[in-house]
Amino acid sequence: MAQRLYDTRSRSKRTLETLVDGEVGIYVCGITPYSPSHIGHARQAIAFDIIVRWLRKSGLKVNHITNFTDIDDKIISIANEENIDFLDVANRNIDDYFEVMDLLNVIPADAYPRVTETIPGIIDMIKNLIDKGHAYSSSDGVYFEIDTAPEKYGQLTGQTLEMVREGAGGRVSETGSGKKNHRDFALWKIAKPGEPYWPSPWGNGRPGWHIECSVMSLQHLGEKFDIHGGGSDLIFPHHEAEIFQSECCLKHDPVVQYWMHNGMINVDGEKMSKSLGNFWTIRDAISKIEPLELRYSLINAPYRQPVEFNDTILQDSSSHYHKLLSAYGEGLSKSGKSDWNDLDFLQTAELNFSNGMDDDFNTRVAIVEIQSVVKYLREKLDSGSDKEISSAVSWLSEFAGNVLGILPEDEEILANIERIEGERMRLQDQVIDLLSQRKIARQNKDWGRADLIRNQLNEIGVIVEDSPKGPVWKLK
RNA sequence: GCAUGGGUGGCAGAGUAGCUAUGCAGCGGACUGCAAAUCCGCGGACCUGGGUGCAAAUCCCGGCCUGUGCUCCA
Repeated sequence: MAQRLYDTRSRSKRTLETLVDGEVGIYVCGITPYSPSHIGHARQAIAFDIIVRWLRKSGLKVNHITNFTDIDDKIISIANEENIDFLDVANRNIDDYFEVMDLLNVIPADAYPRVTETIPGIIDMIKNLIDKGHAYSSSDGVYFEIDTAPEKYGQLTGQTLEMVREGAGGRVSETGSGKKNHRDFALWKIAKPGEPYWPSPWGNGRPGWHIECSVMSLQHLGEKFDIHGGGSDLIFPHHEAEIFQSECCLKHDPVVQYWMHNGMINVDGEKMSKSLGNFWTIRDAISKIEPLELRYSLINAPYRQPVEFNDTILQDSSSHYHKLLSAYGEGLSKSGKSDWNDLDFLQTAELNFSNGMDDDFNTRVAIVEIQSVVKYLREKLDSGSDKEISSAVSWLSEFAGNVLGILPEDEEILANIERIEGERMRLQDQVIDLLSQRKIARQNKDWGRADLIRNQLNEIGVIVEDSPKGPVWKLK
């Protein structure tokens, strides 16, 4: 089955046909590092991480670029408040980003270009746009003139320039800037006193918000490239602006073949935002749950849908995540791994999984298959062969582990099991002694004493479960 | 107002024409002194009004509700 993906521009699912056979270039708008990363960043990074993993698994050579917009008004304002250099603000948040993304098992992009390292290219593109008559210089900066390319308006949002003009009313005069038209947007902003700046033909200043992505995608992926991704809140104005800049500069239409946008995170039905106070940083979240549980919960809905984030959701994903992990760990330590291709059940599961992922990366469908294989594995752990167990483990390792990225490394899982085993050995004599005392109490129907002993065991970290075959104990 | 998504069981959330979604929660059962774990089973949904079809949650039209964007935002 061919890969299909939803393209924002055409508002439909399209079959992926790459510009170069067997290769795909993907540029994903990254963060503006003015604060520690929040779970919206995590959702985006994880969504595109899985998209990239799947494209690679499908045999494509993927070149994945994600940028940092490491200079902007908020960064400057925070730097001023703290009386430090703006780059210190950006760098500490970028460091934070890399740390949490690593915890979330996000495979790094192939390159992370930054605005502050792209200034010459940005100046070149602005010059080019001025030369071609699409931009003009004014008292406070350089602006892109939208009226020079009205046909490019609204390609992603569906709005036409006329609609916006009508809605704009008399606001043009209220802009108070050197813009000719209020819809024009800044390519270069002249620095105010105290602001960081780079020299340019138009005066000392810094890039406008949108131009950097046009330049960095050009530098890393070329004049035309396959996929451009980002959060759905970037569709307007950021990605619309990129279309103006790139297409007017490069004279290709389209520059971007497919636009992909991930949905936002909702908390109690509303978009997560600082102003509403329903804001979670990634570190907030992973102080309460494990990073991979968070990852799991963020792919519970397909990437384009808004995803709910609340305690119930977390409990739900936490529950299944631990079922997955314990079945996998048990199977791995018991039987290892082996090829699954000769087992019909697992072949069917693979087919369903792949069909789901090929259909616009539907991780929800993929998770249903994971759940069904976990169920299968648990059944086989009870009454199956080594071959069936190792095959199921192998299957999960590939699809839950390598593709969805929701399993820790095998070494880590085995080390953890070993650690628990060690702990069991240490407690063994004590536990056996207490359990035999409890057995006697139970035989005498002295439930009070039996429960007392169970509580004692609980205090040393041991949970007793009375199975039909006798008591089973495990560590908390 | 304009644009663009969405309205599925207690919750989350697939599914775009005919076949049990799935998970969590709930209920019943096995097991059990109780608890826990595991397993088995059960119930319960397709916003509303029309239309097309042998057949619609699924397609078409209207209505209502709702998210998001139209300013910085993943």
